[in-house]
Amino acid sequence: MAISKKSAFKSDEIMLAEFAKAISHPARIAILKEVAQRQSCICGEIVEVLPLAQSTVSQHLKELKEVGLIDGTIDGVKSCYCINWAAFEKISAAIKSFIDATQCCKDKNCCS
Amino acid sequence: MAISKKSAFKSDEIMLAEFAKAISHPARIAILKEVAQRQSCICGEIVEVLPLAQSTVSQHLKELKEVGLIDGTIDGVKSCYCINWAAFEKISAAIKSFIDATQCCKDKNCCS
DNA sequence: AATATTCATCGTATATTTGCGATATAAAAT
DNA sequence: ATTTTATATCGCAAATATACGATGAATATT
Repeated sequence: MAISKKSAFKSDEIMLAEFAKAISHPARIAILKEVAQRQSCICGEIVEVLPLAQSTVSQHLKELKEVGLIDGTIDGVKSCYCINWAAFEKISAAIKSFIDATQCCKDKNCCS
Repeated sequence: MAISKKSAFKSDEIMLAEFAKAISHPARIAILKEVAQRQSCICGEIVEVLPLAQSTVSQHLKELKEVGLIDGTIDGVKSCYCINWAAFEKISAAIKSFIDATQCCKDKNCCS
């Protein structure tokens, strides 16, 4: 791809794009759902639900962790993943604000 | 990646992931903003605003078109891109519903 | 008719993502 | 102490994404 031009954009656009990328794979959406719904959210149980190998799930979990959407604490042998609600809310606010800002234009006679 | 496992997931998760992928690049976010705000939304003007070559912008426009987020009509020499509001609303509703459904779990004692 | 303009598409290079098996690590169970 | 269990990480292969120049197609201008 030669050199990435992503950094040439506005920081809020970059941030939004990064979050969107985090949920741009059905596996990560499914993982977020599972982690949010479970009382105890252990990686192994997620693996059972998903049609993916354990190493692949672990990798998706890592990506979600890197964007800050989930926290993972190692609790003895098992690890416990949880939604980071502060990050989740920050990020969903950014998305909603993008959606709302775009929809504001709807009533203008753009391209009518 | 060997073979994509995406189709092994639920259709609403796939749909959401596809939209997220569509806005997972700052260039496409910037394009959506421009197209929404402009009265006349011609590709050339978008190219002037973005730090990308014309062919690259055209490619991003194509991707947005493929997910259905924008419509493009060829109008003589120039082409006119517009937000497909029906698709945009369907998609933003899906996102908001995902966010809200996830946040519902916030008060449960998941992982305390 | 020749040229210029606008945009799409093709080909190509490189980067990133996805997926998995194999292996590593570390605690728990035997 | 050895084995089992749960998870992370490494290394590889294949797929996709990103970016651009070159070229093509189609209309507008001269």
